[in-house]
Amino acid sequence: MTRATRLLDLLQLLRRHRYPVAGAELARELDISLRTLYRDIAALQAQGAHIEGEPGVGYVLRPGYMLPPLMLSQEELEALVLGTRWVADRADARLGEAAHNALTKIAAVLPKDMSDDLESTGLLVAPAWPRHESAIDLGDIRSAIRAEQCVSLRYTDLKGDTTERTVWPFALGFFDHVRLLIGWCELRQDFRSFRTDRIKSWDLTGKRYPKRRAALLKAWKAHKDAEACNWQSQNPVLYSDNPIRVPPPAQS
Amino acid sequence: MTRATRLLDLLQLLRRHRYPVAGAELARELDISLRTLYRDIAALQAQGAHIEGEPGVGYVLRPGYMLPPLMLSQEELEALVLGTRWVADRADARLGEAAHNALTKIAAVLPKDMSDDLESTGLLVAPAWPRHESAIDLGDIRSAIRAEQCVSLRYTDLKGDTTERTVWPFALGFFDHVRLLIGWCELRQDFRSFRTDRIKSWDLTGKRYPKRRAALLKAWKAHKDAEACNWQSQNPVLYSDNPIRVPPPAQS
DNA sequence: CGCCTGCTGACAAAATTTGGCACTAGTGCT
DNA sequence: AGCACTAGTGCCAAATTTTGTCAGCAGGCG
Repeated sequence: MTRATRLLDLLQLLRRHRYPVAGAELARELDISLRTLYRDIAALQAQGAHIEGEPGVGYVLRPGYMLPPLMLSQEELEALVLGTRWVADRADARLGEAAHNALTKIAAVLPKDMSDDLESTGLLVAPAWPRHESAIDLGDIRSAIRAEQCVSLRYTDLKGDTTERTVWPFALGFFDHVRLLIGWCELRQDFRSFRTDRIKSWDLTGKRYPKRRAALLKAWKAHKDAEACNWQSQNPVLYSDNPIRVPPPAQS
Repeated sequence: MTRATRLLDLLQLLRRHRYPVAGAELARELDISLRTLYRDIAALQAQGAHIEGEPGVGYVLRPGYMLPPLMLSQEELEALVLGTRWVADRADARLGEAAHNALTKIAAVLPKDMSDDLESTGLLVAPAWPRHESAIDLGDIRSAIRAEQCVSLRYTDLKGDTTERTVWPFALGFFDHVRLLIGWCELRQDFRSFRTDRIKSWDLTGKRYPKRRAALLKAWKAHKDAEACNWQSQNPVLYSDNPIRVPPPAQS
């Protein structure tokens, strides 16, 4: 790779990380020596990029340096289309529509020859497996999450017991067969996941919960990691009970 | 002046002129030889700049090298984030990276307060199931699809027989455990799907296939519908042989 | 045709880029 | 204070890129 293109790549790399990145890591990603990386950073700074480097911390790109080109590559466009197709097929209807709308808006500001290929992108998503449908509207749940609102749930757990609890919802997990509402449960004083198809009903309490969504998300991830039963380990128990049978291929 | 900075200057120069400029003049302004200018132009084009040059006229930078400001709703942004997360986790690495890059580029042209929520979006994708990894680089396959290039495959089918065939690839299907390359097989004179993990090797033949990708895709869909064994019915035979065992949840 | 332009290939000289090494220095954690 | 981690600089020889020149091809236009 030539230096000229690498500088642009470096800029994009910095843009992508919203938190400080160590030079060593950037060097690894670009496949250059650390020494060269320092030189590249200096070159970008000399051209006006606002890159801040602190010893012991790493580099951050302060927003505002947009002179360099900013256009989606063919591959990036394909990636967006594929992601949108998945959302349209596997997430809830409202979100799927939102994904389509977003893509349309993006296409509208793209050069014509690029937006032409949107439809014919040859990347396909396997159709959804049969799913436990939720009785409730996930769009509203998402609104509650966004607004950091406490909700009260009437929930039937795996044993069939129905309880009513107040929950601070901060995430929604999309699995193959079910969706999980993840939140802090005031009843249990702990993080809990709720299968959306088992939520019988829910209400906004009107109260805002006293933490930031991002903080809860972070705490939850740390909690899961500590438990060694984390999101990454994808404990099947969370969603594989009551298995759904795969119907035979349609024959008509 | 170093070449890296000069390329940006050249871009800026082109942006300023709204009417065709002769290469000779650009070369004079940048104080380089004409030959070098041609090389610089080529370098920029290789990076995606839409510079048009016509003999007897000059160069024009077609608009579209920069993303104009864009407005997305909160929900649309969330949908894009969710889709990107899925692509990053479930598609191949290069595509995942492209998805991330696309998202940050879009975020860069969004109103500031909006792009802040990117990281903390509370929509999560279930982690990937164990997968049959492909030995081949799917990024290159995607390039071939994009360019409508014939490829020759060495493929080991489900029975273990290895064959060599020329295929017109037009789509890539992402399933939970496998990816399928979908194309027209010259050997069988029919549409065929190839599990990418069973493709031992492949080569570009250099030939372009005589149909449009979009047309093949459409014909294939119709064909599948007619067969009543279509994509929608997701015939498990296509990908569920040689099942992958789900590992027990990590316990350490 | 001549004249303007874009564009490519080859080649050798010139300039830049690169990686490794040694060294300084700031930050944060224990 | 000690330690681990990080940014940043100077130096140098080797590797690589960049550059100009020259030569030639192609396409539009008068």
